[in-house]
Amino acid sequence: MPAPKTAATRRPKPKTARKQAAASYHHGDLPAALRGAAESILLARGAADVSLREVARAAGVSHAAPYRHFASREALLASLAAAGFERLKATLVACASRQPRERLIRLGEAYVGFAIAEPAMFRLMFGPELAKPAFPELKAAADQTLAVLRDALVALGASPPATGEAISAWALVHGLAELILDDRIEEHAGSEAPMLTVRRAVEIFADGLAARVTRDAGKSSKR
Amino acid sequence: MPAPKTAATRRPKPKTARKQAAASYHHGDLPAALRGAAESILLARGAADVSLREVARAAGVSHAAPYRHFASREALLASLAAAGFERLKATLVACASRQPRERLIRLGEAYVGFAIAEPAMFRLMFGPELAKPAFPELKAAADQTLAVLRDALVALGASPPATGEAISAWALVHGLAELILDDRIEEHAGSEAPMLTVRRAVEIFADGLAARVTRDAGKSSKR
DNA sequence: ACCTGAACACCGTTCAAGT
DNA sequence: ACCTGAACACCGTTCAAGT
Repeated sequence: MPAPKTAATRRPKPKTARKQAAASYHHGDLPAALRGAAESILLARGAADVSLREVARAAGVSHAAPYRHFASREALLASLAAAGFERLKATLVACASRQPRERLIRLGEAYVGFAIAEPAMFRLMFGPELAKPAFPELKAAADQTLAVLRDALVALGASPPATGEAISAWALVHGLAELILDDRIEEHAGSEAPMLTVRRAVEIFADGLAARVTRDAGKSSKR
Repeated sequence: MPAPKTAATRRPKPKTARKQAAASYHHGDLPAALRGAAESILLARGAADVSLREVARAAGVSHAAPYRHFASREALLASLAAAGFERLKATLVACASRQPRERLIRLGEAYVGFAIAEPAMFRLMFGPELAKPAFPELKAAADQTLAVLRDALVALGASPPATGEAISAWALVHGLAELILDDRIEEHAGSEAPMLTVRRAVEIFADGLAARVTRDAGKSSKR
């Protein structure tokens, strides 16, 4: 007796949307149900534990059914990652501040905060489990992250398009997020909260950028 | 007919060490043979494709034999990652320069260079496939990376122990390495070589650190 | 002490067949 | 149009049994 285990675990929308999609997904939204089941496994146990067969069981369909809607296990995960990028972008866009320097710090904190709030999702979005060249949507979504950072850096005085500076700033906060998720910071930072480490790191970077801007301005006005 | 495929692919040490370990590993070094087979699959096809059964086939033993020497598939991968950290550490320690600033840049380039030279290994070392809390040796190895960077930063004028600065510098170069491996830099940096991006990023960071050092010195001397 | 063979409980993916 | 069931070729891990 194999026992379906998780099959009876989820019962969403107990009252809404029950035209004729009661016990069969024949007219229900199977793609959404599969994404939902996959995401709940992702958040609870990580990307490696998301199997198409378990997802199908959780959605109450046969293990072959997902292939009507997703080309592969990887395609389903890519669909989750794309949604994750959307959420990350929304979080970053919402970071406003009158002082450009403070805005950059807030952006860094928001980026790292997203990674801390959803570590499995963050790792899926940036980790090696997804062969990203096959999913151009993911690259496009990541580019929007870069665009937000670039705007913030131009506001800080970097000369447009400021792509190099934006990449560096992105690398800094991305690296901080990775190191924090790997628990490589708390041990070393003493009792200092991770977000304070982020703030200090971005401050150093902003100072360096300011020094560069001042120097370039001096150079161009003296010559 | 399943065909052993990779079983006949590798034939190392054709002349040395053939006391009595010719066709049977009974007296050979099976752990080393397993590590070797696993590493060659890792480099060629990534960590996800390293299966214990294929590794066993490549080493010419039954699929249960590896369990005499490694507790699990993950333990074998952790053993590879530990070796990778050793190589990374050796690379960093070899980065010397009379100017502290140039040394920090060299360290960053070496770190990113390691990631570019061995992307699958780098991702294994820092990615989510290994549950690192279970392998303290990996954390210890990573700490040595931090120690090298901290020394370089103290030489640059950061006040000892300079842990916060070291973490920030680590995050910066680590993030650059990750973004480069994900091809998120070449598209944006134009024709600029990745290493030039690294140099510029570390320069900005070093400038910010210098500004901070100067400011702190001024504050303590004026009060 | 070290390795094998069979067994168990899983996978991803494909495909004919059902409704 | 959408889903099922059986099938194929794999996995990791365990364990009695062999030498």
